[in-house]
Amino acid sequence: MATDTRANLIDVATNAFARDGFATTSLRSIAKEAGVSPALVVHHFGSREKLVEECIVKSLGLWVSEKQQFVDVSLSTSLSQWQSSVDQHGSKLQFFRQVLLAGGEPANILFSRMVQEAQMVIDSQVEKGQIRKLENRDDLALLMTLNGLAPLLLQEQMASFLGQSQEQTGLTDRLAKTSDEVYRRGIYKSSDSGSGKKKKKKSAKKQG
Amino acid sequence: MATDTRANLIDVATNAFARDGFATTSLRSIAKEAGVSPALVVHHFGSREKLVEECIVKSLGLWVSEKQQFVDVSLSTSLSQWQSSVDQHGSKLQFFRQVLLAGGEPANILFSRMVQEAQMVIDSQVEKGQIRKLENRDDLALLMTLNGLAPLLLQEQMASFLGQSQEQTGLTDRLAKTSDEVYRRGIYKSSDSGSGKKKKKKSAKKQG
DNA sequence: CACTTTATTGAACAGCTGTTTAGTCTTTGG
DNA sequence: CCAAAGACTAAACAGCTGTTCAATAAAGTG
Repeated sequence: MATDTRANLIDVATNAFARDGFATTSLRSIAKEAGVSPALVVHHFGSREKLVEECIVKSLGLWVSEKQQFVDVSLSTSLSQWQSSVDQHGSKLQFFRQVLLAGGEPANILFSRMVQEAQMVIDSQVEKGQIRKLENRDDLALLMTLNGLAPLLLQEQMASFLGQSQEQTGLTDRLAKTSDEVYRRGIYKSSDSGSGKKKKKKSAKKQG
Repeated sequence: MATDTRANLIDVATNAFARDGFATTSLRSIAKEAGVSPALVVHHFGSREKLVEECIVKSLGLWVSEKQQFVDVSLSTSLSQWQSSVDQHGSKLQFFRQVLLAGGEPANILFSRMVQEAQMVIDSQVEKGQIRKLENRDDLALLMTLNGLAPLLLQEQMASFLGQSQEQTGLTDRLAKTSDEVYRRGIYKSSDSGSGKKKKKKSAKKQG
């Protein structure tokens, strides 16, 4: 049946893209992995680019239907669940990672959705009284999305750094603890916590 | 003179890599941009890969000698200076961005150095009493490096998101303010700030 | 049954890639 | 001054890429 081949091609391609990235994964390698001729995939999708689009569209649809599972990753709050999330639906996460790394419109769309999800989560938590009222919730959502995506994008470098410097036993928990501590109490000494609008740039500049 | 050509080639290549990334920048395009034949660059460097290595090594050397200028970017504290830093030595920053995005050993080395710098900065600030004593300064350094690199890696997506959703007037300042607020006071309501070791996972899980 | 559509393929094409070769020109050093 | 060394190039090579074409087999469809 034709639908089987088509669906299988999308599946194989998505996994290959998630594993090796979009730029380095050739149409021929996908065809080879799927056990068909290169001409067949262009017959089904029109071009390599169209195949890429279909894979992304399908995954973005998946994002919508299963977003609760993914939202965690886009929020630093759940850095504790990052490792387990990666293990759980690793392939999907890796695909989204490659989408972001590749850039372009798909990455913009995905990022935009993540920030919007973060906004909703923040609203929900503010409503429950778990997060204090903030001056600008949109900026916070953007910040948390950025911070939440960092360990996903830099997972290789993190692994390398932790592998050579120290034992990473319980790293995930420790990192989560640190992250939570920052989000709960901050790190600066609250010497000028009352004045509020004071300049703090010195703390970053004066280090030489 | 030969040295001129060699140095010029490294210069042109570094800019091209910073602009378009390593994967998509061909040896031929570099030669064309430099106004020489493709064979000349392989004559000077042995291979394209060697040229890439030289560009990275030279930039990593630059990192060492001018690290004070770059450290800011690897710390969320100075998210306020992110935009100005990008404008200031944009090309160098873009090159480091591409190194991180490309992955591999160079990215690991660069990342490792950034975390080490963050550790030193944290120590310095703790010594000055600007940052309170933390349980695990290594984890904090890693966390701050990750968070600090996110806006650099996701600059395109950020720009796209902000461009279409709202006016980004004073965004940098607002984001910095938000970031500082988080780092100074946290975002969670300090209901259980005394107990300390309590579970906090619920805040991330219970949102459906 | 014939006829059309569809699935599938091997072969070929043009365009890109990094690299090699043979050759010319220019500089340097004894 | 002449020979050796180095800078530099045009052309070709092999390997990859996405895509096209012609052909074959299968599946619907009237």
